[in-house]
Amino acid sequence: MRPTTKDLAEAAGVSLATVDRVLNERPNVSNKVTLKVTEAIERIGFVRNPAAVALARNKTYRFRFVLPTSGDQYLAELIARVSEAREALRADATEVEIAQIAMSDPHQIAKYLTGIDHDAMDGVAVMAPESPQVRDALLRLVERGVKAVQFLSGQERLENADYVGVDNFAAGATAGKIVGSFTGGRPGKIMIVAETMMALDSIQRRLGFDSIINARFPHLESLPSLETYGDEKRADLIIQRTLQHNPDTVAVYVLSSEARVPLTAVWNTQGARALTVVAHERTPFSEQALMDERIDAVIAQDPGHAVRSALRIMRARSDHREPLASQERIRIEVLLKENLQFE
Amino acid sequence: MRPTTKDLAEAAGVSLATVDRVLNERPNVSNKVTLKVTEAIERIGFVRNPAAVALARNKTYRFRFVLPTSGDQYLAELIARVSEAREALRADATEVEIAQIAMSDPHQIAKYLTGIDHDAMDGVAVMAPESPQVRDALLRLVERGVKAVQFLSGQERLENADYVGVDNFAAGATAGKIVGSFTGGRPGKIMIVAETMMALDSIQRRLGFDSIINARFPHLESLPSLETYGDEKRADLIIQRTLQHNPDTVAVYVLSSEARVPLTAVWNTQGARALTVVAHERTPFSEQALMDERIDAVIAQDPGHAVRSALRIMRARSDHREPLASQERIRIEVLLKENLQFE
DNA sequence: CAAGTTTTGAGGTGCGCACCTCAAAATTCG
DNA sequence: CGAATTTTGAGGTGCGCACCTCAAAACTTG
Repeated sequence: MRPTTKDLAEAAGVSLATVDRVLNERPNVSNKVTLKVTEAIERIGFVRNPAAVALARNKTYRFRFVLPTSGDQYLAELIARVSEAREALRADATEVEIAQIAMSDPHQIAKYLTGIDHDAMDGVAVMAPESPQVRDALLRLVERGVKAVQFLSGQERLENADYVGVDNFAAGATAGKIVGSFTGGRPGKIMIVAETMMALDSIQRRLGFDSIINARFPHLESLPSLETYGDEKRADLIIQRTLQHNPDTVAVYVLSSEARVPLTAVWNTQGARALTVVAHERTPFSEQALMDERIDAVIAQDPGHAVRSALRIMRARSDHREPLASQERIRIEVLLKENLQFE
Repeated sequence: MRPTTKDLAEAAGVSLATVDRVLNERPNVSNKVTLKVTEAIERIGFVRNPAAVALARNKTYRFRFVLPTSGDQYLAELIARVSEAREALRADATEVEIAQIAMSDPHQIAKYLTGIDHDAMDGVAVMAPESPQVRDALLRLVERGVKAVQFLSGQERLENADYVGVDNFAAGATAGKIVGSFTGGRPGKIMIVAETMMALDSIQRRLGFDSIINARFPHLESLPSLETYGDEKRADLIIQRTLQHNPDTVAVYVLSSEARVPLTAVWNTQGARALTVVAHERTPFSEQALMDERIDAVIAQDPGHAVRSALRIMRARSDHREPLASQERIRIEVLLKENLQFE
């Protein structure tokens, strides 16, 4: 039979009240007794029954995902995964909320974060672009006891917050390796498109991409990054112009999670000319394009995994436990037509 | 406040005893009352508190992984992940065991499975080669109430057991796509090596591989599968002979999870000649070879994920819950030097 | 309608722990 | 040394549910 607190008290030669004091780090316990108890814990292999703890504490956890409003398909997928997790966690006395706020103004984001009632919130997962204001606001939240997760976002990593997401330099490098390998030694140019190069993640991906192209595929040349600013007309224009100026373009790499606009522009001007195309994130659009062989590879980070990982981390931190690192690493996935799996 | 069984009883206009009968599917409840209760559950949004259930039931779950004895590095990794999970689940009243048995004789495996005490076991995850005896033994286990998972193995899928692992045809196809794309249009032969082609998973990978090579890369020719039978001497011999007979070999595809023996043989005879090399499973060996750029890509299924998935499934089945399919899909990972991540 | 059967209710116990109170014992300090 | 302070123990309550018993009520059936 598994030892209970009662067994532990007996083994340590102390009372249940003292065991309780040690286990829950209550004040007024002598070092001597603390030692006796911790020693007994080791000796008899006592492990707290989490079910009993949860029941006795009768606490409900409250976590919130702070996401952008302006939505590409990846964001929609993300929200769907959060909703899924919300349902699944309802049973476990865990409330999961989604807040969508405009990400254009850093002050706005900071203000929102500052306004969060830290007594009613156990953890927040924030997906927001890098800015000092946001960083400060997040730090203040952490100081007030709210567990924070930097979520899939191009922010500078904070010391006292967890990060969920991939290494974007490595993701870019992976894209570079794929582009270089798939073009089969043909020399030429690579067109690189982003929504904006203001985001840290885009910059890191570009750096990773270039590092591989330069080192391993010197016969390829990465063109300067084109920025669409999410504007369809603008995208059409600059992409068309770039392709015409560079008839020896052999590949396209889309840095941002929204690939529809730039790639539609490419296909409109390009016709059926063979281009190696690599994009980021699995969305209905990229899925379809992979199936149609109009995209060769997608570099992805699984949103479902990311959401669950963020929740597990916030939960662990709330319980003063260490999250299991090996489980929380988000993989850089390489999706081809062949290993796309549906359900 | 979250509704309890008491609230539910009140809302349904029945007693707590009746609520208990409905919730736990005890006999002697009229349809009328069952309906009243289920309706009330919907109406007030009642959700059982799993912590309270676990505490009241005070049940310990017992799951066992049945794995092969003869061990390549992937098996070692798998065992490490099971041990990790065992520690993590100790708190949750879940005992995880590992049994290693010789997989050479199907009767032996079947006998072992049949010998499992079905009263003391809630679920088994079996990694064993295909055979009618094993299939029968597994079915009988299931009939006796033990939840079964076909674990990373080349068995024919059973109706009343869950499967954890990748689609091996797709995995082979993915390997084919990588080989075809990475060889850059050079015509030539592909050497294919397996430990044995008796295993269903090897066959399926080969079929998937060929389907892509034939359809998309007709300038490449897949050679007949070489079988090492795990014998180093034999591997050296047949691989050396094959390479000499086929000087136009441009790629090597290792079907089995143990790639060390065949690839060492290849490198010994081949010297520094440029070959595209694709293997399966992430192991210390394949990791190192990826870093050294002696392997170009590894097709992998994450053993940690597989183990946790099997455990979640067995746990869900034991509780008569449906596992969350989207979370349990094992991905076919494509690992390159660039997206290897350590921790 | 009586005797049997099925269905429902009332009530209790215990799972393992957190959290609380009050008193007794041990220690510290002036 | 006595008084103030800290440490320890004893004991109780409740978290939400499963599981049990016994009796009462509601249906069947011949």
